[in-house]
Amino acid sequence: MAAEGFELNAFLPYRLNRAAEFVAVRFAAEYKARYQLTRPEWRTLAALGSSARAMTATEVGTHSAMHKTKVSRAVSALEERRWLKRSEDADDRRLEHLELTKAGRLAYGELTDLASAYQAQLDELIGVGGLKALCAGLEAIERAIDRAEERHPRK
Amino acid sequence: MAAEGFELNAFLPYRLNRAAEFVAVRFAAEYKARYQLTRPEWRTLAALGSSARAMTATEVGTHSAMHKTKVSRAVSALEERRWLKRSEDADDRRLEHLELTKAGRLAYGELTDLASAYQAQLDELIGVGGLKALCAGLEAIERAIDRAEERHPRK
DNA sequence: GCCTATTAGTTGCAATCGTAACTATCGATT
DNA sequence: AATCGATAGTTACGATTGCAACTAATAGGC
Repeated sequence: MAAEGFELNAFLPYRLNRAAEFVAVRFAAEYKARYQLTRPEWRTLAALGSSARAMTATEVGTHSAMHKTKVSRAVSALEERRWLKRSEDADDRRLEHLELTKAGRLAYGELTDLASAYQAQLDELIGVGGLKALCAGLEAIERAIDRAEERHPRK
Repeated sequence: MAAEGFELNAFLPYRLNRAAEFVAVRFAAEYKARYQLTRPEWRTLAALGSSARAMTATEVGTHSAMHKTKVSRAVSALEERRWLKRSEDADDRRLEHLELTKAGRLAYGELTDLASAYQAQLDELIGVGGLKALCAGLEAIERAIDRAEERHPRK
């Protein structure tokens, strides 16, 4: 019955969540104060801004691990700000291709400046060794996610 | 201006959140279906169950990186289930010491069995190498968090 | 001993979220 | 070409959240 040897500190969901929440909260406070951006909005902007080509809402959701309703509302909000434009696919009219406008790319540039500065703080806090290990580990998870995504495409 | 070289894939908050969300969602579905537990409730139960001694609500919040109102409501819910009992501190009556009841420890035992099984799946998915790296990286972050916590005690 | 600042925890309320149901479209089968 | 199932995205609505304000208690001047 009770797994006596269970170590919460070795349980990834708990640990990852704690770490993610910790680093996210402070950064969120920054862009919220300066741009009135919500977290899903920033994450959507980031996904689109970092992509060389237009993405669909579903792709944004997969890339950022956000629920599709979150993405949908974030897209609407960004569109109202005129940071993003939609265009429908010629072949499949269910799809919409999402792209940043000029204003959107400008905002993304400013936000990434903030992000870089924040990342630099984190780098210093965590140290080079830890950071390297973390990146390697995250890459392993990301590969695993991609593989899992392929097989069990999620709801 | 725009940090042209910005790599979203090297930006910790985004990456960690994505990974955390991915691994958390599936596990949450399990304990939600079987125990009608919410995420904050499971996290609070986990924090208390893994601790050798009683904790205060604030400590639970720090340990799990949850907002204090989340903790407060989770504690109430667990108390109503009689999985947790509060006792006030003799010296400082603002504090309440939180402990699992016998029923709570039993539930924790069952939940950790689920957790172990899930962790085993993750282990396999991620691979030994990735897992080791991830743990090392998370440890580095956790140390950094503790240090930061000491200096800037958070709201 | 008082006044003020701080801390632990709770709660009202507006904002946000996720589930489920919905619309619209496409693909496959017959 | 009609039907069925699957997929992209939206939305209504109840549940959950977080901010700000609150109560209660402690701690630190003075």
